[in-house]
Amino acid sequence: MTTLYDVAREARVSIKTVSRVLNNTDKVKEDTVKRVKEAMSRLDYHPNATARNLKRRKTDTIGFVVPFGSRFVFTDPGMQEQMRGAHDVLTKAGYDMILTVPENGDRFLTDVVRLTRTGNVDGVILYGMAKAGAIVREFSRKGYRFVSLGYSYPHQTHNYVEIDAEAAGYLATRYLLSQGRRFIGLTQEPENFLFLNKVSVEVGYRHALNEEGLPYRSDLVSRTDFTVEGGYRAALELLEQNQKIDALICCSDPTAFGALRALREKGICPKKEILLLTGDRLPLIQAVEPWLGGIHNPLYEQGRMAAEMIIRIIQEGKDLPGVVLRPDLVIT
Amino acid sequence: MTTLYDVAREARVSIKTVSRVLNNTDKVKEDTVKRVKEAMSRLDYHPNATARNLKRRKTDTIGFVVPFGSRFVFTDPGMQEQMRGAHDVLTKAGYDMILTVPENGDRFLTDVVRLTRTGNVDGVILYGMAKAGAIVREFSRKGYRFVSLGYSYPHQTHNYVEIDAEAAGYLATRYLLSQGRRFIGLTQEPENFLFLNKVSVEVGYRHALNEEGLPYRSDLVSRTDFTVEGGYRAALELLEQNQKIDALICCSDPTAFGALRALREKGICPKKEILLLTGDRLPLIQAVEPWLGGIHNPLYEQGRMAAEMIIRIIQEGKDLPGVVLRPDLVIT
DNA sequence: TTGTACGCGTTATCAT
DNA sequence: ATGATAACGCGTACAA
Repeated sequence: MTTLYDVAREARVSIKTVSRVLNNTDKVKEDTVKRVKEAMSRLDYHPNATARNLKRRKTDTIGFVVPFGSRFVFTDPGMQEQMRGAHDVLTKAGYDMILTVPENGDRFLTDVVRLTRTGNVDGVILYGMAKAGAIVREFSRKGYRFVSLGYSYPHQTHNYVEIDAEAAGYLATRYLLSQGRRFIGLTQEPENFLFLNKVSVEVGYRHALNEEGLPYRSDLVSRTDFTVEGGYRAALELLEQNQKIDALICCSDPTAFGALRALREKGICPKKEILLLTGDRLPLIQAVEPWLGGIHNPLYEQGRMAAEMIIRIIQEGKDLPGVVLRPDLVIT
Repeated sequence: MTTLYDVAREARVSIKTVSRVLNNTDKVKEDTVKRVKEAMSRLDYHPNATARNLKRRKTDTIGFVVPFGSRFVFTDPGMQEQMRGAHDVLTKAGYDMILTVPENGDRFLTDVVRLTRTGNVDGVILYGMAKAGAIVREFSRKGYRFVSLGYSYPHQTHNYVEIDAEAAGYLATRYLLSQGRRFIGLTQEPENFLFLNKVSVEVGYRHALNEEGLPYRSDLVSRTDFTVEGGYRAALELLEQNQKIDALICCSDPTAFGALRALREKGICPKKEILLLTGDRLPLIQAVEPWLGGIHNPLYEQGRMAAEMIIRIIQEGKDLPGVVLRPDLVIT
């Protein structure tokens, strides 16, 4: 491996001068610059990032840590969109992204600690969830940098990017009511994805029903994970529980894929007898079922903004106020 | 930040002793170990990874670099499976994974160079493609460590994990022939995903037709990218080109999703009039269309083995012979 | 069993 | 405009 010293010797200057032309931080004579650059390319010199990191006390690397296990994370279109958003911003800003997908909440803590405390990364983006609460508060005390996707603890005011799930539920329900639907089914988010059930789609759903003077019926609401299989089961369950059901709001795209499968198996048209709305309306389901309307949750933007936020937090050295993104309804 | 020195002072030993209990490399008296460990937790000490990396001349980090852009990579189920396989192995082995998704072949080169030459990572997993050829040969000369997913240059004998696409084409075609189909459509892989068209599904497809004494008909073959939209267009094109078409082999799951959409729009049953086979049969399409048979390409295993291979290459300090995985046919 | 002293390859402070 | 030299925090040859 060739080092600064090799280049310095070759160019007959000091290592400081080489360092100067490398980071063009000070003025260096035109002529010297040329000699140094030639020496660098002659020796095929590449600066060592680790030594640089040690000296600068930063790594230009951000950790993206999400629990729930790789099977889910690498399969769920929503997670992918968040990762994609974060990746694009980080890459453009010159950061590397370390992706870590612990199998569960306990590993989550260990992994986050390992990445941050050892100085492996300058900061982390992590999923907002109760388990993260403790760690995140400690981070704030000790000055480790983080941004959470959603809330990590009650009354969190800083360092998060959230999507307004309540608005999503409200928008979807309002639309279905406006279409004359009166028995609107709802598949809810999985519990471990929520923090204290504060910002559930169900709240918006109830709100809209209320405005219309319609009662909330528990036999029209089912909880599911964000998987196709879960959506399938939830839809079958709701169909059985309430025969009058004439609309269905799905909490994610995979859920909608599952619900579609259930309806089709039963010979029910997902646009007529039951008016189906999907949950995130990301590229895949848009391409496969272009006719299907639903809530568009800006998951790409969430990842993007989380990345922008962590970068700013690192650069400015202080926490930043949280942000809430608005979903919108897309009807085709 | 607390360092070895702080701990050493607190425990009234030398830094070498602290280092010893940290990596438990030498014998240390029971009593001393305890004192040191207490000091560490009292001072909330966490060893600095960067300094450690600098001294050990490795980072325990692997780069996963795939061109084609984030829009594709974070959306395509096949890429996800490869990433998932690699992630699982790397994580378990104590490596971090840096994910980098350049927009195109040129950025690809820059990114790979940046990661490796600067010592940011101990090795890279990268997509096998013509563009990678030059870089990979240089790596071999200079001792940088890599594994490619597929071939990176002709006659590559080492450091790759490939899937036998020819076998996939052969298996699928044979099956369809055995079901009495005679006009079998094929959507081929996109050109930039192949290296010199050497191991295309088309080769196996031709082979199987040949065995049956059937002619190869170019109006039954269409090239497409790995997207839903591409599959949709390809299917429509083939339906138009050859009215007798009675089977269709898709080169990926998104392609199959697209083809399904096309068939359904035309009122054609994808099991009867046209016998459809999907391309990878990964978890998502399995869940959404469980009745749909196809080739199962072991993409998770490919990612897994690539990770295992790069780890061994690093540890053993020498290149390893390439591996070819076999796909298999799954009929439901 | 424990400690001293040096080196890893940079950046940065002070001179000149 | 340039250079000598000290850090950064850890591992380790060598000494005790």
